[in-house]
Amino acid sequence: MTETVQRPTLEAVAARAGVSRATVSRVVNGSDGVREPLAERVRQAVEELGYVPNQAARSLVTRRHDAVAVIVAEPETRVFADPFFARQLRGISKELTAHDNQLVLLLTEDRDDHARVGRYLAGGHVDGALVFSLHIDDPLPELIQRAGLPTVFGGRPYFNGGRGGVSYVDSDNRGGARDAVRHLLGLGRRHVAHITGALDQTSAVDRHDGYRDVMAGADPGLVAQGDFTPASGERAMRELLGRHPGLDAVFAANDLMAAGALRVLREHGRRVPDDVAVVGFDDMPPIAEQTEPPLTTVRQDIEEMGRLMARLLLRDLDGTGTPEGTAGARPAGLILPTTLIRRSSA
Amino acid sequence: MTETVQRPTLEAVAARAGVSRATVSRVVNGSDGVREPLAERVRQAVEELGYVPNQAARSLVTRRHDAVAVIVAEPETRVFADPFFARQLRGISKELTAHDNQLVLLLTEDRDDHARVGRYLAGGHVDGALVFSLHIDDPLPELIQRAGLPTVFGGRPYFNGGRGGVSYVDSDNRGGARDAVRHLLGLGRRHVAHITGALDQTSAVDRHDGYRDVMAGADPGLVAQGDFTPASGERAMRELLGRHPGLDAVFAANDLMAAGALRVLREHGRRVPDDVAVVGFDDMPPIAEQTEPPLTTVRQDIEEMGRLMARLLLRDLDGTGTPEGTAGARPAGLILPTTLIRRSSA
DNA sequence: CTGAAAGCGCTAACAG
DNA sequence: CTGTTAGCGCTTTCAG
Repeated sequence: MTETVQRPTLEAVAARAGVSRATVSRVVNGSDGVREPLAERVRQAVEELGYVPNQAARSLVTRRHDAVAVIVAEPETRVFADPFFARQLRGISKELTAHDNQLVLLLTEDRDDHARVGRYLAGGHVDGALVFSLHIDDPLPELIQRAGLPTVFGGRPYFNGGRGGVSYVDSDNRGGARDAVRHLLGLGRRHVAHITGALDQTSAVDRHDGYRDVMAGADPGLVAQGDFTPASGERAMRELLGRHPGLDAVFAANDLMAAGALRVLREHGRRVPDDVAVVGFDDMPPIAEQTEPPLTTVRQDIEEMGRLMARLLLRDLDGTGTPEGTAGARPAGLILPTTLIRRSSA
Repeated sequence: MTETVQRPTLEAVAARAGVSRATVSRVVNGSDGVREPLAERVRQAVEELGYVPNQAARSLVTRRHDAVAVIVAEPETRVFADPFFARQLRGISKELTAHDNQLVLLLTEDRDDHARVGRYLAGGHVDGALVFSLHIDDPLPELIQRAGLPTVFGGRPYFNGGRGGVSYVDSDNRGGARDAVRHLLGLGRRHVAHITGALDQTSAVDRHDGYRDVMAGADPGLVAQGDFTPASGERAMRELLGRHPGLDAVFAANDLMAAGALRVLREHGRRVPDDVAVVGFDDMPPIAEQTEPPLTTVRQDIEEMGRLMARLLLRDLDGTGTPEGTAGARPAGLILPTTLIRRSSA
């Protein structure tokens, strides 16, 4: 039987350097107050022994974990059909590792998982949580908030959490939608329709609001409801064409639906952008560039969003332990700008 | 200043239940050997106090973490352009949480990150690692393997790790490719071309090999090199058309490239599938169904792949601590079957 | 500025 | 079957 490799402990390093454990600890943790001759000797011993601190032991006393949970609720929808998730995660990961924090990923499937997540969060394994609250009726966000762990949401959550509100980072969905519609108007289009996303997500609601900001007073029949899937985009487009054969522009709440709309438009012999101009939202890499014609769309910097979420949380954690639940003192929502990307569809 | 909520300890539960800490520990950990009257009293105390064990303290003594690292090397390529990553992660997550293990995600960007990952792994924060080794020259896999942590790879790694080889899970890339080409042949096509993926990834190599298995002796000019991106698919298709104007079928190593090929074919006035039949690989959700015409492709069960990776690793970990490095005694590679999905392009 | 000592909360022998 | 007793490896007062 192979002898398990015994990892060196603080004790071992101390012995080798001829100092006490306390001194080694100080050097390892960068707390000043160890004079140069000694410090160097310790560093050498650490090097020679290949010493790596035992996190468990450290956490036990510091009550810090240098780890944050990333919780993604995914009722089988979008999340896994598109590459957003990965982008966001990358942004988060970069920021976290830059600050020596670990990323613990919690994916929730159904309601049963909520209990598990709640327990995990309450279990004090992580210092904070980053949460993607996708649906309006999702009980998870509130549940987490109540767990008393510093939390930052991705996307504006539906509830605002009382005192001071919750921290979140979101794209400027409303502003982006306004830009899209104005662009269409600027092209001289008069009958601009809108295909909404799933209205139980704030992103869809906000994009719809943006459309209405610009199209105040327009025929409500110019709006058809979708749910962010390509199929719903096709369905909505047919509906719209039925009600308003004369429409000359469509703003879809995401690229997937815009792609569906494009197909239906072609099917009905409408030329894009000549007869009908189309604008999407997201600038989803493999989609927007590959449609026929390539899609004009509203881009959001999804990776930056992740990065900011992490930064916000880390700042919260740094604050010498803001007594849990007092997070509201800080500016709560961070809204990232969007950019209109012009391709050929509008 | 809000008093930090003091989480109850084993001690507290013991006191409340009027038993010793050891007894509580036994009940909490499900080790039998506590008679019913007592056990129930303990459970109640746990409930009343809302006791949750402190993982750090537990790990300190058990040397177990019930956590595994998932390491994804992504030199800015595919990984984040497609939804695979998320799928795989979901499979892993499901299996892991079913066994009460946490998922620590490590994303590596460049070589600098390797050191960090190495340190983390050596730091003994996790019990094992799941690694996606994407590129042939990636030093990471070997580095990890040497860290002596039980490891399972996603996708056949390029090196085989010596004694007994490494554990990995992969799709039957070669078999899937053979099926694709045979399908084309079965359609009566005679001049079947192939667009390869990035040949520094084993998946691309294996698909290419599968093509050659069936097309042994075919004109090498029927093969054009791509790199899994849509642009490379277009380029390769042009090349192919230039060299072999008479080709009547194309097997592309992934759907993204197939989509690119489709566009070039249309541009050149070739009808699909009438003039040229096209088959892709992956069955990437938003792509394969949305192309014009919808793509016939080889599907791999990516989520299952993730699940199996986790299962394999967990089995390794359960083995009452297989002395690190002895993992080779087990069957090393697990190959998942693929399915040909027929749509309209072939 | 450095060392000694006291735990952090839990599990795992070992007794009883 | 249950309780007692040692630590796991580290940080952190508190003395010196």
